[in-house]
Amino acid sequence: MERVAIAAARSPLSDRARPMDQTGTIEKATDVLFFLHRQSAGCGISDIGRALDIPKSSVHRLLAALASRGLVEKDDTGRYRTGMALVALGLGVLEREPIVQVVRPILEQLALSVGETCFLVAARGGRLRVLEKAEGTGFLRAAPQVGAEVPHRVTAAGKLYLALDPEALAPPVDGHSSAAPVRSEEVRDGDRARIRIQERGLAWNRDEWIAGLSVVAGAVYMGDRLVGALALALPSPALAERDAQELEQQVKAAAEEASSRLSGLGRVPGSAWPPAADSR
Amino acid sequence: MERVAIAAARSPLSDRARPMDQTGTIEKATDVLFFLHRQSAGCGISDIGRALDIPKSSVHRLLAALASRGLVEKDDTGRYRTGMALVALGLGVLEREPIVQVVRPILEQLALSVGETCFLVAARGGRLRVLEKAEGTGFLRAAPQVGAEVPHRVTAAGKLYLALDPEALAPPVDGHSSAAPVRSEEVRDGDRARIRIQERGLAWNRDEWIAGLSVVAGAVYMGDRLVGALALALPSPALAERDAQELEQQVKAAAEEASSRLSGLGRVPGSAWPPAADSR
DNA sequence: TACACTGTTCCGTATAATGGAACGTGTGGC
DNA sequence: GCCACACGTTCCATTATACGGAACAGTGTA
Repeated sequence: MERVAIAAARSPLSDRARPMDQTGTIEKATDVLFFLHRQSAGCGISDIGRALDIPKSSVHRLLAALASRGLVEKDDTGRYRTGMALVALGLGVLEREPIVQVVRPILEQLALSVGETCFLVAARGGRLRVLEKAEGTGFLRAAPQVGAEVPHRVTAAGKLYLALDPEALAPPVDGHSSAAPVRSEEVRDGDRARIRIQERGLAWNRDEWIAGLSVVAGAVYMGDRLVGALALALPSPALAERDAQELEQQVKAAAEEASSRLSGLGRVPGSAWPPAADSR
Repeated sequence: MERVAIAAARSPLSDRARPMDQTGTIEKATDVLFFLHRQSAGCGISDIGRALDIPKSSVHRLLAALASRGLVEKDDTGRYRTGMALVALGLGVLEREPIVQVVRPILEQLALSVGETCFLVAARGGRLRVLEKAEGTGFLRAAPQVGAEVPHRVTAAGKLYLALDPEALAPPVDGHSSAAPVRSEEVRDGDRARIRIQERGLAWNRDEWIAGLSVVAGAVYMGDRLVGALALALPSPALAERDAQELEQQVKAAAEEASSRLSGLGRVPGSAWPPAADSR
């Protein structure tokens, strides 16, 4: 099954970890986890040690500790891979997101009716992340990875955020230099495009991030707060054969439906409330 | 949205971690992760310290290390919760499972046609885990948690495994006392039931694990190896109003379809192959 | 057979985690 | 309005804990 895999290039966090390698047991252990995550097949201790520049014995100890809690597992050939406990933890994070619960059925319906991949992107800690997806049916289709990070300037969701809630992107640490110096005509063009996005609540990205991939995203609000971008992705040639305006309308309608459902529930939905203080 | 939440009682690994608290940095860090996972809402440092009996300053350090890699996040109120990086890791584990890829569409179709929750259970490291689910449409419906563990003896999937591949359950560590002493008539009854399950490739569980919940599971094979149990769950009263034999037939057909698709592909499917040695 | 390669165990070393105390903050109560 | 309490955070001397080289045992290749 061939797919256009957007954001499949590399794990989003590996880059962040690269420049300043904090030396600590937990950091090393998580580096091992992410390394195993990147490997599509199981991995041996020596491989890990070489790749991460950690002695074999240390890798062995780290893996033993991680395995004792189910974060990694040994398959029958003795190779290590990421463990099922991570599934429970990861799915738990998603289930705790009200937006995902509300938007999931809308995504699925939209994907079904259009036949192309739909997904939800939201800002978390200054970064844009894919929170949920519903894949289309095409042989060639977008297949984003849930949990993956997407860039700001060259994606439909990113443009939406930059136009409607730039504060949500990259707020952590140093607040200085919120905008890099840009040429004056770029500013004017950028402003014009931004205003248009603000007016319509829609943003496009045609081949800007990935050649051959076009995306239109609609703003999802909770009350008056932007809480996500509902995006429809399709191969650019397929877009040429379709009515772009009608696609826009479908995305906009889906985003507005999501907004109205989200604004309906006061704060935290269903099973996630009340807090249910832990017994022990 | 009210649901019968099967296996929602507590995190499957918390129990395992309880009896013998290994003292180590990684173990402590993962304990913090699982504690945050159990909390439905964000959690403060002091809460965690009290619950896990760890000094505040240590908790602070652990959280800082985990947060540096995105495994935990601070929400806007300064409370900690499990982080998006876990989503990527957890989803990665699932995507790496050939069975999940193959069975997912079958689960969804079955759930759609029956209108009740379907899920896939498989043995991993001697334990039975929910690998994937497709929820039904009922107001009262089973809602298992993907990644959660289910018991052996009182579930349909467990009976299937005990009858067809008992070796897959609890092989680790001490191989002694593979069977606890049982009464003779229990043995005879057990044998009779087991033989029936072996013949039919189907197992039932009516109210044995959770009152009001009935499940029928069909065996999924890859070649001649049992690789999972495809289960259909519904409230017991709903079962009384339906044709149990027809449900059996649907589950059996779905399980056989899954088996045939799995046996079709030689070993590892699609994008997970070839291994693609990591660049760095 | 000898080799190169695994994963695993051992143990002396010193690094890195520890936890009590002190600091700065803000939320709720008298 | 103040006080009191609990919070998250920082600091630092102590030592428990993670470290990693070396030796071991099992496996498949030349």
